[in-house]
Amino acid sequence: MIKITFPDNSVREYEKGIKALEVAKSISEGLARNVVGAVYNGETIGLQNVLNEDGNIKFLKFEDKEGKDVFWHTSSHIMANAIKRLWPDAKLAIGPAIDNGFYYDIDVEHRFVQEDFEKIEAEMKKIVKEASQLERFELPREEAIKFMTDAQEPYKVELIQDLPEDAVISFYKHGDFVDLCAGPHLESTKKPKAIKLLSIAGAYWRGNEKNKMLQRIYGITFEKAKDLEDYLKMLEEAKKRDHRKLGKELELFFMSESGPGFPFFLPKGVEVKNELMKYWREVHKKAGYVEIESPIILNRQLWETSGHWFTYKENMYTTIIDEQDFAIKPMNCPGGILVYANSMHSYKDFPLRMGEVGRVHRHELSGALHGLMRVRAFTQDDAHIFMLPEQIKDEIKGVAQLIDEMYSTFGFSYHVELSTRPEKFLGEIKDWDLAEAALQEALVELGLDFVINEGDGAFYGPKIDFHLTDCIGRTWQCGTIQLDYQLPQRFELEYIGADGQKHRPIMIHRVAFGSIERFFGILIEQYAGAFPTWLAPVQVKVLPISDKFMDYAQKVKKQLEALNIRVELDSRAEKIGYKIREAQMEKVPFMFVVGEKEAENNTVSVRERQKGDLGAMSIDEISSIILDKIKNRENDSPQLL
RNA sequence: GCUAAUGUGGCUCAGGGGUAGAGCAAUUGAUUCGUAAUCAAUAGAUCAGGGGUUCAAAUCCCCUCAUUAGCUCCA
Repeated sequence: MIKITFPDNSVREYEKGIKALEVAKSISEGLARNVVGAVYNGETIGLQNVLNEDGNIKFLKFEDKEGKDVFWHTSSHIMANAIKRLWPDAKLAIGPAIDNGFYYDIDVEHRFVQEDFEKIEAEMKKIVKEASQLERFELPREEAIKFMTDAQEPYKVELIQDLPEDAVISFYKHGDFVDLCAGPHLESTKKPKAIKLLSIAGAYWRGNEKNKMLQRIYGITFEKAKDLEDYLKMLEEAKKRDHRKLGKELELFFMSESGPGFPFFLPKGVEVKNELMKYWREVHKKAGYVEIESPIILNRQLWETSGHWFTYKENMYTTIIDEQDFAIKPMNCPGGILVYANSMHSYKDFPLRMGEVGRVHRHELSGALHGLMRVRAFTQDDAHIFMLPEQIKDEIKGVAQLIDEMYSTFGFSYHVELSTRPEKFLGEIKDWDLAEAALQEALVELGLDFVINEGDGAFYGPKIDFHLTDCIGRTWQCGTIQLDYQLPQRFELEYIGADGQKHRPIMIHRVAFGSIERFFGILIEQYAGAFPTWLAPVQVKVLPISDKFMDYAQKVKKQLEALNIRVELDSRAEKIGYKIREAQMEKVPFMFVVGEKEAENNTVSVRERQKGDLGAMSIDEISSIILDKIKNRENDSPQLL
């Protein structure tokens, strides 16, 4: 129910959903120009920000997320209030709600440490107890600036100054605290009773690294203590899936101080990677790709032609060979282009899909490194597609479909972003419009949901990004499809058209996994290390009851090996319970227990990692089940999110 | 790169100015066992690296490196 108070003090109630549109309509017709609040989920929230400055409806959505946003936004005000009480010289910057909680950026002499959290939390609890009403008021621009100047809030003054001329400048006040804010807010400070400050970090004012670094405090609040407890427990659980932890425990990969950002892969990790690449080649071959390889190190002249030497140099590892500058490739495109340019092409060959599994090196900032997700050397499952302008849409569709097919194989859900022309761009606007329309149409025709990132495209072309989520909800860009108008021109690429004349091809640059390393990291977290059988580094572990049955166990192992099943034999003189426990912790999909019974009947007692004991089966029977799972790449991980 | 925190045997962690401690793993021996931990013994660390303060530094201070959480950047 949405309760709207009208200027004549009459109150009308509306249903959620379709009725909300009526509310919107009455507001836009001026009936409720000065609406003060709406009730959502039993909580009164402000409605002012549903109006544009011109009185038109901008935003009217009554979903849970908004309820949470309001709750956490008010919480951020409470935190700022508490900090101002404890450190009166603190200057406030911005403090929004985020997906999981809220933060506030603060400029203050005092260096916050973890021990301060308790103090701040205690002060916040006092403010909650005070249960002050949140009151909204507006000020004309000049007065607002003066107000904030007097309050010694230089960041707020800057924010006001940057608002459009005709913007409504609103403030929210509760108790002894006032903040420049568009709202909306809770009615009172009494609700966020369960409070937890989570972390402290530096953040540049306005996100610009040239600006001063402020202190950002993250927190989360709930109405009930139980909800907070559950949330913290959930975070704790999520951390157990962390690919860095599992990578070590399951002996998949490791990082060494000898090569920060350069991962080492252990035999088991390589098994998984190889299986991924086998799948990749199969799918790409079917989709009409050819595969090439280009060198890791290429000379300066090439990188100058591509533009990287000037625009990307600080990220490139360079070296000198025979008194000439060379660079280790940070991207595969120039190499791929040399392959294209190596021979003449006809329009009849298009679209020409040229894949390359290429290892690239980029000198990322040390602080940006993150397990396998952000490394300095990684392998892109790259491809460059050369085509005619009229082939763009279908080709994009094909690639998006391919990526969707691949992600579905892993049971992943993902979200798609379409990034459009940035302020600085190369080429003609009409080409950009054409390309953006083609990208968008392709996505719409495929029925994929996507969000548009206005102006976030690369300077050489618009792009579609595919994002996957890690164990604690951070999203990572994996697949991407980028149109590139720049490189074909820089390298003067050509093809012979139907008219016998030379033309410039359209080029797209795309990756499906993105980076094999990052994808592997996501994979580990999504499966919590329990890979589906087809990917599992060890698919079957043979566990003899005692040494007496070692010969039979060996025989079973050989039989499985002959079928290309990845099998290990636990030949230690341990009890069966111990061996099972270990195999279980290694997340091996199948355990074959063999003892006297099995050796006599030529069977194995099958134990599946999730379902437990499946009873005795002949080796033929169980291996055909396993081979089927492998062949179909069945998604039998018990851990999928 | 920036802000903050952290760095102790292979792993997880305790200790926090008086010459290093646990559990797991490892090794050896015994046990030959029926579905998530058999028993015993042994070995393993100049406490990230370097410098300083001190009679004495893993512990306090400084620098460097790495890691973690963010920011910035990005696959």
